[in-house]
Amino acid sequence: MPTDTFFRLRDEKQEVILRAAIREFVEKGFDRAKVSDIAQSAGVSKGSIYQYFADKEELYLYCAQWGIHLFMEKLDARMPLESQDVFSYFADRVSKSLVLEEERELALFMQSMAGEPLLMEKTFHHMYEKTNDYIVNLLENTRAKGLLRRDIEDELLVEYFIAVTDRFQRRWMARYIDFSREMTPAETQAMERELEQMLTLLKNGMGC
Amino acid sequence: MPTDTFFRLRDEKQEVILRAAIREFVEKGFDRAKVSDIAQSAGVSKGSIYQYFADKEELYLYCAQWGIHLFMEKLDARMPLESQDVFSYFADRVSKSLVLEEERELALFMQSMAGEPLLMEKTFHHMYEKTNDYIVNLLENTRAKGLLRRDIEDELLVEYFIAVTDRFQRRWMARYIDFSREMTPAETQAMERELEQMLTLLKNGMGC
Amino acid sequence: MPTDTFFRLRDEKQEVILRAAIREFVEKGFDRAKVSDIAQSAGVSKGSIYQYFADKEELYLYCAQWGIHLFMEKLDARMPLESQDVFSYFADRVSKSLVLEEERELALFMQSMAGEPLLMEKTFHHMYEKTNDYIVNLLENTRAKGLLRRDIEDELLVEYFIAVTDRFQRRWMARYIDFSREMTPAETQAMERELEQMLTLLKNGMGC
Amino acid sequence: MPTDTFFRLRDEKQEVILRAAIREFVEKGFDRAKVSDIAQSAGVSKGSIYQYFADKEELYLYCAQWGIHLFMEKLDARMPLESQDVFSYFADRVSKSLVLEEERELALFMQSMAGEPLLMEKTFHHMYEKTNDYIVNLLENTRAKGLLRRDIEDELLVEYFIAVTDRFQRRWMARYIDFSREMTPAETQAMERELEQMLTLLKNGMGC
DNA sequence: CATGAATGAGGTTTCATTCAT
DNA sequence: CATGAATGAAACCTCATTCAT
Repeated sequence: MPTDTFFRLRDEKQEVILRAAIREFVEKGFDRAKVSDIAQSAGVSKGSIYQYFADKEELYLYCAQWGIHLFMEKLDARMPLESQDVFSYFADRVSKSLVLEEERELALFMQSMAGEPLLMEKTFHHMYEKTNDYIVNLLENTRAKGLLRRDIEDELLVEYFIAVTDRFQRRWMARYIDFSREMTPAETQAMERELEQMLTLLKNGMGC
Repeated sequence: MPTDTFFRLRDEKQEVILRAAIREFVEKGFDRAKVSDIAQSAGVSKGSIYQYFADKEELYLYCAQWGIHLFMEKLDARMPLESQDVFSYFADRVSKSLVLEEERELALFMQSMAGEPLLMEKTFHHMYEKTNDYIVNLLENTRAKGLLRRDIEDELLVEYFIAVTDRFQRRWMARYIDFSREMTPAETQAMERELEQMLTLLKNGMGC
Repeated sequence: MPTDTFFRLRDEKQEVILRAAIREFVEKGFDRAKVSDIAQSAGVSKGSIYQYFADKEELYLYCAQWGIHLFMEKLDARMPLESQDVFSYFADRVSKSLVLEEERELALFMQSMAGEPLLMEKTFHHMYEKTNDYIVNLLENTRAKGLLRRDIEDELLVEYFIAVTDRFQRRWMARYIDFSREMTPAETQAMERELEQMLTLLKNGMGC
Repeated sequence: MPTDTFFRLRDEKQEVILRAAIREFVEKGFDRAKVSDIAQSAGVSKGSIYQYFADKEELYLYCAQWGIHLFMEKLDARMPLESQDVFSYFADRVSKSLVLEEERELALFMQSMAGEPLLMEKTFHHMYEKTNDYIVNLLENTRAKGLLRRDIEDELLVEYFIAVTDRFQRRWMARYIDFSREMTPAETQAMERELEQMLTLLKNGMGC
């Protein structure tokens, strides 16, 4: 947990620092990320970072927690959970909305967390709780609409769903990491065609 | 590429060194892996490692290349490609045979490679070429048996297949990272039940 | 170029560090000089040196630049250039004043630079520019006084002058490298006799 | 001193090894010269070098001794000492004959020795003895011809002479280190003009 | 509170030298 | 004798963390 000092900062300043850290962690990974670079790119001194966080690990962990929270919040704001089923969710979120737009960096960070096995254990709790709840809710909505097969355990359906959507997301994000550019219309079209096919695979597999 | 000196070593010694390196890389990741620990656990001196490899990165890269090669070789030996379709392959490989038995460490290494974005670029070529070829062959076999739908592009089917099988593999391997024990019969049974369900999902999705 | 951090240090501290480095470089040469010894003898930590300079080479190069600058400054302060001709310059500088007194170490460093062929290229520019300008000025003064032959190109006269004065300087400095003691009156006398003879040789060669 | 084993080698092999070492020492200096590179470029194993010489330093020292001996021998062969005076010697040797032709590498090595202060002490003896004897002889010849002033001590005349000839040699060799090419006629002409002027300066200084 | 200079543990890498074959 | 694999001491350099101002 950050120190009280950190929480007394103006919210925007907190955010500047956290985003600077996230950017660095995404680019270099935990070990190669330098506290001094984070400080510099956030426009504060290295010493200040250590007034806010006990060490680099705590900074990382809080970025994770904050990032997950923010991400889910944005998700909710955009598509109220109650009305969604897993398929419309996939169609909406993974592809079009968040991923390729303003929160691309956040999304990359959340993915990169899987690549830090030593920290995984400590971030897993937050991550898992938040996202699983979300997806479990989605499944319930879906089932309520009568769109979901009943002979397979929910836990497995979640695994299966995440596997496919994650892969899809990763696949498309990988192409736009470097470029801060937006997709061309042609690319958007290509993505949408793939998305539809993936949905078909998901539905025919999971649906009844 | 390793030096000539390395290739002149007895094959067993080469293997001891590479496996020691792989174990270290799996456990700690590239950055935290210590050359001195690798040397010690391989029973050679730190200096020797540097007679074989220009630096830690070259060692990692060669481990990747060697590991992929060996892994595919073992796969081939165990299940002749020609007779396999994607579903029987999944049933065989991912679950029962290699992964959870003698080459667990190798499999973990290959998965961990995805977590080293800075080295990915350099390992990707080998990895991709080898594994994709393999899976493309599997798809052809599967299609020849009339088990595969025709309205979806092969590239996507590969993605989809890898996504699901990978996730499954990871899920089960994660529980046995420490290698210290074998699965109990009860666990084996649980895994086999899950496997069946995953296969159902895959088939109903991809099959026709 | 050193970092900003270095330039923000008190001037005396900067000087302590540079002189410690110069002493080490003179004693051991670039390759054998140890950064840790420099740090210790400057009374700072090894890590600090690396906050000031990117690496040992940058430290060396800045020592060179700083040393040349300081040396020429002292020279100017002591004997205003305008009034000097090459012969009085030799009599003053090389022998009596700077060389064998407080800036002996600096002078040795400048000479030792010629023994680092790999770094020469990078120090040469500064060195050459500063010293050649100086000597060219001296020649002009000398010529204005009607003391210089006109049938030989200036460039060659400079070479010739430097060759002889350098050799003389080296010859006498070599005997006092260890700095531990001053010259005895007898030695001073011997040196002055030699100096006079050298001047005779120089004058007969260059003069008219 | 090399081991007996070394002296039992065929003379050509001895020479190959020594020249390989000399080339390496000239290029990189003592500290950066690698025994393994010397061995490789001589076409023998690293181990063999250590059968011939106790360590790198002994190798260097013997190169020095051998080089000086060979150099003087070639000098003698070319211009019998008895007939030479310092001026004709300068005209012949420094400029035209040895320096810029087959023994350029040897000459460079001898010059580079001055840049290794730690080894100087140990090579100085050989070097000094050989070359000084030579020059003292030259001076005597010169004086016998009535070409040399008598009011200056011989020791100083030697210093003076070496200073000028050395500088001249260095100046011209520096331009041809990299290129194994010969001088163009235009360059030869330029050099000869300079040589003449240097001789004038020398003669006016030393001559009577 | 903010700053940034100072620190030093810890890791990588080099290469002269040894020695078994 | 020749070879080249093995060794490890020694040096460079990095950067998280501390702390005086």
